[in-house]
Amino acid sequence: MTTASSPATESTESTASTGAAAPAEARLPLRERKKRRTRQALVGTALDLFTERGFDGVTLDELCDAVDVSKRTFFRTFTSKEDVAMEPTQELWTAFLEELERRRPERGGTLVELLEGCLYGALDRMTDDGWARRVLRSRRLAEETPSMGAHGLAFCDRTSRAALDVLRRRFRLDTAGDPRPRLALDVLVAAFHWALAEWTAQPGSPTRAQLASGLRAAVAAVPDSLTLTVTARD
Amino acid sequence: MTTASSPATESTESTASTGAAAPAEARLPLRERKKRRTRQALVGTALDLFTERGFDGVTLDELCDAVDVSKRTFFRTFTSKEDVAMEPTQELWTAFLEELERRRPERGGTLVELLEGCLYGALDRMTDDGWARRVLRSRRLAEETPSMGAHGLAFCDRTSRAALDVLRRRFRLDTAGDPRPRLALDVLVAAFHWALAEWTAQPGSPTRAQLASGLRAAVAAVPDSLTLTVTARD
DNA sequence: CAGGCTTCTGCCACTCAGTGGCATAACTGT
DNA sequence: ACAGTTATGCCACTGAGTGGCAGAAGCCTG
Repeated sequence: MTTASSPATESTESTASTGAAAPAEARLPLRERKKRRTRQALVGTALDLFTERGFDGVTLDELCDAVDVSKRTFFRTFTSKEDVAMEPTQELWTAFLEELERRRPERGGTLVELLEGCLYGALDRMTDDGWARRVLRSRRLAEETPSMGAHGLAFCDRTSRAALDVLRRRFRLDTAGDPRPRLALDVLVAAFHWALAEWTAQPGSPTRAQLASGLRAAVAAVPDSLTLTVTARD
Repeated sequence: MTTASSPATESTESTASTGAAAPAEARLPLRERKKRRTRQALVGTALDLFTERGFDGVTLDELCDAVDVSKRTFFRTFTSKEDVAMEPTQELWTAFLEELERRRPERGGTLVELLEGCLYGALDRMTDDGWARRVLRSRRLAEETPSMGAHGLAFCDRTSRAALDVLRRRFRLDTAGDPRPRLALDVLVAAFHWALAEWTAQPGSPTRAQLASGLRAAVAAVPDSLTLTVTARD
């Protein structure tokens, strides 16, 4: 009852809800629109409740009847309890894959640059107003909830594999015998994770631009990280 | 009944069981030895059963009474069903952390070299005869079982954080504001994952040495992976 | 080696995530 | 408005993981 909200009445950050607001998705069949609404209501309310009482402090049943949806329906929309809370990040990586599918590389550009570019492109596409806030809450939850962290990493891994597939298909890269494409991708992911962690730790409400520049900095630091020397304390 | 085995009678690859075989762990209090035996029996039988019928095809209850142990005891030994099947890898990374705690770096050596060295050191310590086979089965399971994959990645992430802590403590590295240590570590992990995947895919019974040389090759490929260029197919 | 002390184990009951099946309601196109 | 499709709700069920308590097993003194 606390954070209650029917699929129609969104919980926190809705998609400018009423009127003829939504630009592209407006003319979708009613069924689809409903599905989206429930989906968003679930994500929003889930983040609300989880942030308030912790991931483990909220049962699916509670979430479901806060949104007024049956548990069965929940599992037709998301694959797990973790899944709903990780949606914001997944949105980004899905966009990344689409970007990767479209972009043409600069002549003579490196693979890392290409991938990096795709990620910036994806970031630019997260136009939805509440996205930053959603990611923020999602990440903070992930940091304090092992099972969410694990789910996030697994998703990340799946996405990487998908990306490698695209690289093989579109750019004729050998992703089976040659470790380099995979390494390049993992490096980018590592840099992104670093940037994301920094960004999440920041107080206030960070912006997408800040995240992008953090990523830029991290990627720039990669070559240096390979030659960094160490001396024992002793 | 199939793969049955009491904690005393190991299932597959035991620790040269009887006699005065075990060198260091011999003089442990009986209680500890028993615990170890149950632990190993659980891992062995779990890998047997999971390999045979799939991770999801075996319930914990089945596993538990194959080893003749109560479910309650299982959960005092391992944190989850996934955990027991990932034990072999965890053994390696635990050794890695210990290695990292001990080693002194070469003068002027790079961080990556240090970390790499620790990993070889850890690998060398996996003297237990059946280790390679256990890892192999564990990895193959992980590849076909999402929840195991996720668990493995999460463990890997925790280990990385622990390693960063050591780096900060022992080598006065700034692991908070500077992305480079984390990046170096992630690069090593990425290389290792590649090597492990190759190694796992190989037919027959690969050896630790092969894994080590795969890792060496992957690490060597890193600088190249950063400068790899791409051209669109078109 | 008897005794109490500590620690591990087994059992039981319970919560909660996730699934399958089926009847029903809600949208779809014509 | 009607038939056909598709989402939804409900119900019962499996299986992972936990808490609590009683009793057994290893441990450590004298």
